[in-house]
Amino acid sequence: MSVVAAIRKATAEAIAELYSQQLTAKEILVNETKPEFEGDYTVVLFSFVRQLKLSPDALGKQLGEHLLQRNPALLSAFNVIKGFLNLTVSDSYWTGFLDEEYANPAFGRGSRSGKKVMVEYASPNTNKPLHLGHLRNIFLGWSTAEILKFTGNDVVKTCIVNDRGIHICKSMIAWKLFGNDATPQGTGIKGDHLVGDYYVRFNDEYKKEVDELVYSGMPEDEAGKQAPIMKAAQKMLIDWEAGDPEVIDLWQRMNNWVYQGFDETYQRIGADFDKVYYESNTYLLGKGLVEKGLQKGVFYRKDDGSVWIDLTADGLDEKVVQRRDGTAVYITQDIGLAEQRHEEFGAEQNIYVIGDEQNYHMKVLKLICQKLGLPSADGIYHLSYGMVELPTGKMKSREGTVVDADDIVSEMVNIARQKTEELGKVKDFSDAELTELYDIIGLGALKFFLLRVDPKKKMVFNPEESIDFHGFTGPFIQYTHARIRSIIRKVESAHTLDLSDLGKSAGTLLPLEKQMIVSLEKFPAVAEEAGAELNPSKIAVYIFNLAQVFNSFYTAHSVANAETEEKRKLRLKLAMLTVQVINSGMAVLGIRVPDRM
RNA sequence: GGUCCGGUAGCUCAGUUGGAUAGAGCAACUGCCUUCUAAGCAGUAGGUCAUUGGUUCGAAUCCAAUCCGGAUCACCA
Repeated sequence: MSVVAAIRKATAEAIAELYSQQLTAKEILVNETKPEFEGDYTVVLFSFVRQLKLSPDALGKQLGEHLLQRNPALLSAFNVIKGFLNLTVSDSYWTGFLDEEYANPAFGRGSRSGKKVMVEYASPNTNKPLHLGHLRNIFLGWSTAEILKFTGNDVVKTCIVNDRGIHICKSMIAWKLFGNDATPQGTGIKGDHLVGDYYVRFNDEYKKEVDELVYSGMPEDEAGKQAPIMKAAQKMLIDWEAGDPEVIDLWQRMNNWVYQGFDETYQRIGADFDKVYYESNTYLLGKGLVEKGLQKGVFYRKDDGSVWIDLTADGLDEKVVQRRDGTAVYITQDIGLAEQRHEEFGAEQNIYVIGDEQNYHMKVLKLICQKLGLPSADGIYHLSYGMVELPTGKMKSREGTVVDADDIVSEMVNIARQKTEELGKVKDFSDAELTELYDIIGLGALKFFLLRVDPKKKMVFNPEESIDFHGFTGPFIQYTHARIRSIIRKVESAHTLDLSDLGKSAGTLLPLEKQMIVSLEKFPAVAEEAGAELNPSKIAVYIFNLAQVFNSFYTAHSVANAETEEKRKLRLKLAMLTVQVINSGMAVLGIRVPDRM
């Protein structure tokens, strides 16, 4: 049990014994004591002052004395200031905690609950390469999945690839017209980039054709429809749906280029999936459900044959679920996929990592599934995240301001190399070790940058300034880790290690020693909270604070040259547990930590 | 226009779900490398928590209105 939970429980018991009032632990507010006051944790008394009919002062005194008397192992002192009961946790409790956990690699990990969770993330289109927005999605989804594993859930990572539709046909047409049989192998261009280049080419040609038509006197919207290249793309989509072997063949060929490119990127950034779905296989799903919905009266058919659902009673609009021509729309596929995945995994919770521009869509999806009575419906959760924007606003492919994923990764790794070389601390590293180190630092900086912000908020990326390596950053934490490893190495080589339980003389904790332990002890609760809220930034912020406290501690107190043997043992254990927590915390963020840098 | 999200230091963000004098990082300024790695530490300065009203012992946090910014409201995905 965490210290806070123990204090809550003890307080509830004390109030029950003293005043015969039954309170749940949740009703008792326990905060960390502000640094300007004496104590470690503070019970806020105002909420029960009224129902107990006591002055805050009298209540605090009675409660404090009772708590101290009944919990001698936990608490050592108290004081009351204006309705705040400040409690000091005994040093021996803290050192006991440290003895128990310093070498426990599973510290913070939740016990396995057996709860099944599915996380769908990444979900790219196959007509262009990944960009910075995808990276936020991928890091967020991957990390959320890992946090959920860490807190005891069984997690399946999935991805739905949008591999069909007009957008890929655009790339295909442009390639056919202007590609001269260019291949990734022949050109040396990564497959996803090559296909993306032809998507851009399509838009250029399209714009040119529209301009010409407008110039010759056609109205603009008509020109948009009549442009030959657009008509060709539309025809291609029809041919694709009809199964034209030549079109299917090209489609497969170009998609495979893209997949190879994506796989390379995924591997580089450490993304992985347990199961990948392709929309070309799922886009017909959900048609049976339309029938079912009509029978149940959830859907209705209009005169022209299209099928609708009326959500106006729920404050939303009317939505099409099947076109006039009988084909499924986007949302219908999603309903079908939700059903299929439920049959496959039977997950209790289905988390969709999708940008916040689809908030409305996801709301509608969940509502329709609920109205259809699908068993997966209540478990649908939209993990909505904000867009990554530039200081000038949104990234626009037309203006060439899209930050490419591969580019930003290699740029970060390059900066890592440059900074490492400037500092010159790892001159004895082999080339392979250096390459690995640059990857660790560069990717660490990028991932931390994207994960440290609350997912639901939009965020700004300034390509001019590049991502920092100082302060609230991945490298700061990695650096702290490397320094701690260095301490441990030094102590190990200079002293015979005595890791027996800490004695009383270690038990008079200096303020920074205590601050370290208090901070470490919070880790399980933080992991739990991050999992419950599906919010990796909680971990990022916590690990940064921990590293910061360690750095202050490190500057003020020596481990290797501690004042006494007992202090050295204490600080060594402190260092060891800090390494554990940094490792675990960064691991669920997908960030590796080096032993030296 | 309807719905939803956001507005906290010059910039980028926290703020433990209503608690004590609102915190970090960057940028600026002052110090600290013969002692475990200075990608660090200590310090200074920087605030009408968008605005106004309300709820109560107590509000950045809850409610209402207003202002500003964004998303969305397709037989696209």
